[in-house]
Formats: sequence, C-alpha cells, structure tokens
Amino acid sequence: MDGPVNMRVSTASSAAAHTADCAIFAFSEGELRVLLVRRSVEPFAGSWLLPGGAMSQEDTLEETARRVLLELVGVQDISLTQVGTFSDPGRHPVRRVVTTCYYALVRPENHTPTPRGHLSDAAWYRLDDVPPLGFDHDELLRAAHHQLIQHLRERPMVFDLLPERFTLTEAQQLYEGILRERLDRRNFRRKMLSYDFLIETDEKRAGVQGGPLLYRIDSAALRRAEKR
Amino acid sequence: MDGPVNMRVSTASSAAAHTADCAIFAFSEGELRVLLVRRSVEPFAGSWLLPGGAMSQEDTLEETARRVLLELVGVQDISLTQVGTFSDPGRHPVRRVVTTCYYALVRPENHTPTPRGHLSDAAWYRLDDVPPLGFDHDELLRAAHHQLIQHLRERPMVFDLLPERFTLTEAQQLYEGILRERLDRRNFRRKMLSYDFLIETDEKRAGVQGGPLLYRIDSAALRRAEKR
DNA sequence: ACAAAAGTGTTGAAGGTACACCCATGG
DNA sequence: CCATGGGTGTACCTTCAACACTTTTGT
Repeated sequence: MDGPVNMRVSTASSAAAHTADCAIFAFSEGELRVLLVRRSVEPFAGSWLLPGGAMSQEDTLEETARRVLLELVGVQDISLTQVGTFSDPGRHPVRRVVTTCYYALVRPENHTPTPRGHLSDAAWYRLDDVPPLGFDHDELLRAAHHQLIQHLRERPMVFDLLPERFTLTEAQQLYEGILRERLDRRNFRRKMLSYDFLIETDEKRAGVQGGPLLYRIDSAALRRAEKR
Repeated sequence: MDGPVNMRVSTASSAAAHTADCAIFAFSEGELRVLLVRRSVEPFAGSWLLPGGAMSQEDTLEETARRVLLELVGVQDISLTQVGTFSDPGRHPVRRVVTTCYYALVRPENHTPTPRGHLSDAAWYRLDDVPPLGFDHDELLRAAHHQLIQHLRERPMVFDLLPERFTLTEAQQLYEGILRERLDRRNFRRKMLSYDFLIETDEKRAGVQGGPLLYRIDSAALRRAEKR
C-alpha cells in the first residue's frame, strides 16, 4: 500500500529504478516489423533490445515511453498501450530495475530510427528474424505481441500501422502478420467493408495487377467504433 | 531501456518506491465483495484503501502482492492477475510511489481479515457500497474490476470465488455480481452445463426451496479449459 | 496471350438471445 | 396450500468458416 510510514519503503535508499520499454510495431513491404536497438555498453553490450528509457522524477511511465518514441523515431501522438510490468530481481544482472512494457503502432512513413546515447544501432526486424534479445526482452516482446493479438481480435485497431491510403490486401497482410495465421480473402474483405469508418476512394493502386481500389479511414468514425 | 549507464538512472538517490496493491474479491451472501483496509496514518489517515505493500529488494511485485494476501487474509496459493501499473507523480501527495495493481479471487471460507501495522480496520464491501478511496485507489479498483469483467467474458475463471459445492443459482449470482448485469437463467445454465469440468453431485442444498442440486469443479479439467 | 492479383456470394455450423410453464421444497 | 425458487426447450438471429470462378491489369 502507499505510505511513507511503511518501513520497507522508508529504507528507500535501495529503491529499484523504473524503466519503460517499447515494442514499436510498423508494417512495411507487406511484413509486420518491430524496432530493435543495439546496446553498446555492458551489461549486454552488442545485444539487441527493445528500446526503452528510465522514468524520471516528473514523468509518468507513459510519458517516458512517449519520450523514447520521440527521440528514437521522431514520432508523436502515437497510441501507446501498457502491456505489463516485469519485476524479477534477476532480470537485470547488475542493479534492480523494474520495467513496464508498452506497445506502439507507427506508420512506416515517419521513421528513420536514429540511435543515440548508448546505442550503436537501430533497425526494423521482421518478427521471424528477431534475434535473441538482451535482458528479458524476449519475454517482453512476446507479451507485447500477445497483447496486440488479443486486442486485434476484439476490435479493429491497427490502422495506425497503415498508410493514409491502402488496399484491402495490404490490410489483410497486416492482420495476417499480426495474428500469424492465414485469413480467407472474401471473409476478411466482408468484415472490413462492414465497418463504416472504412471509406472507398476512387483511386486505384498503380503498378499492381488487378488494379486494386484504395481505401482510407474516417478517423472520427473509427474513434467512435473503438470506444465501443 | 535497462542499463546502469543511463544518466537519469544513475542519479538513483531519488528512485521511486514501488508497491503492489490488491483488489481482493470474494463472494458471500449472494454478493460480490472487495476487501478494503482503513489507513491509520497520514497521508489519507482514516481513508479506505485497497490493501497493498511495498516491494522489497528480493521480491517480485507478484510475491509482494502474495505476501499482502497472506498477511491480511491468511490465504495462500491464490491466483493473482496483474492489472496495470500506475505512475502519476501526483498520485501520492508526499513521495513518489509507483504501484502495480493485481486482482485476486478468494473463497469466502478462509478469510477473517486482520488489520495490522498502519491499518485500523479491514472489511468486505459490496461493490455498490465502496466509499471514496484514498490515493488513486478508486481508479485502481475500477481498472481491476474492468479487467475481471473482460477475463470472465472470455473464459470461465471465477470458481475460486465459489465454495467447494455450489448451486448453479449461486454461480449465476456471482456472474451477475461481476458483470453487473442480469442473465437469463436458462441460457446461463445451458452454458454452464456445457462445461465438462462442472460436475453434478447427488446432494441438494438443504433449507432452500426448490431443492437445488449441488455442483463441484473438476480442477484438472478446469485447468485444461483455462489453458485454451 | 498469359500470368498475377483483385473482386465477388452462398451455404452450413455454432453460439447467443429471447421467452413461459411446470416441479420441488419450505413455511 | 401457497409462496418461493429450481428446473426445462424452442425458435430466431447473428457471426464465423468454408469454398471457386470471373475480372482487371501488367508484362
């Protein structure tokens, strides 16, 4: 419980540090991808990780995560969803660090990740190609992906991952990339078209056979639908 | 991200304390109830709260929550589910305290809550009767209850709240208490009876008109069903 | 012209919801 | 005997899953 009186709290010299780590998902070239950074200092120097940052005195965890996103991929106004908090004392080999994991969905346009600070690299990985990660970040990523799947099953909420205009096939590839299963085109399409926030444009995607129609999202209607 | 090298972390003198707060639900006299404790010291002296405790160096948050449950209601081997982490810097008026909320489901038998330490009282409240709580615990309780509802809609998982033997009406009252809506008896009953982990006994509940049959749970089969 | 991808409808199964009457027991 | 709560079945609707052929466009 909260309180300055609790003795375990009063001896606060040894309180744990708290970080926010982000599984940042994007969709490009027909594949779901996640942003990883490479750490250049010990422990886990050279390991790939989910990007994250330490919570400061003034910030909430969500603000911390938002800052990470802003600094790394220059993205603002992104939907962030809390996945869970990981507190195993052994998860950090040196100090006690508790972390709260978030997932974020970003458009492929606005992202040229720029590693700074103690990072030597930053890159988008296809989910299948993700290497073993440092700390317990494999577990964080699994949890984030699992939660994204759960949310997607309940409601349509991944249009932040698609460009302004997109074809239904692209949307289907995105769903398949997240859910990791193949979907029936006709059933998928019928479900999509039943959403009133999906708007047919009069343009077609050039350079692809079949000449697929482009669609866009009516954000206000989507907002309403997501409220439920 | 994790790392001793991050400067915001290195100045760790001011790290936040971390607590685990529990929404402990029980079902008695046909009503869903939650355990509240009354705080006897400032800040929020005299306020009702969700019980909680500070995370120590060696423990995970879940172990912390488990200890709270053990000390307060003497219950062990309870399913604990993480609800979320709350980090608003203003949520504690004095110090920086981040909390992670869990919910737990306990059988009505094993509980005579015994307030200790800085608590003057502990009592089961019907959800409707919960008074305004101290800190941001109204929000924690709302979040915990909301998550319990979500989980219950997805799968049957509240038999930890029922006694060894129970009638289907009792189970229905429990569902209704959690979901806060009225259910159709025949539909509810059909769904329950479709579960193969629900086992009809040959006893009837005495002292109640109609002479309702008692049922029990095959824990192993339930475990399997919960896996999904 | 051919290859590749887009576009399109129907049917069956399963699950959810709505609804009313008789039966068993306690008082 | 009567009041209270327990126990039961059917019809409709919605949702999801399975499944194959035609049209459009690029090469």
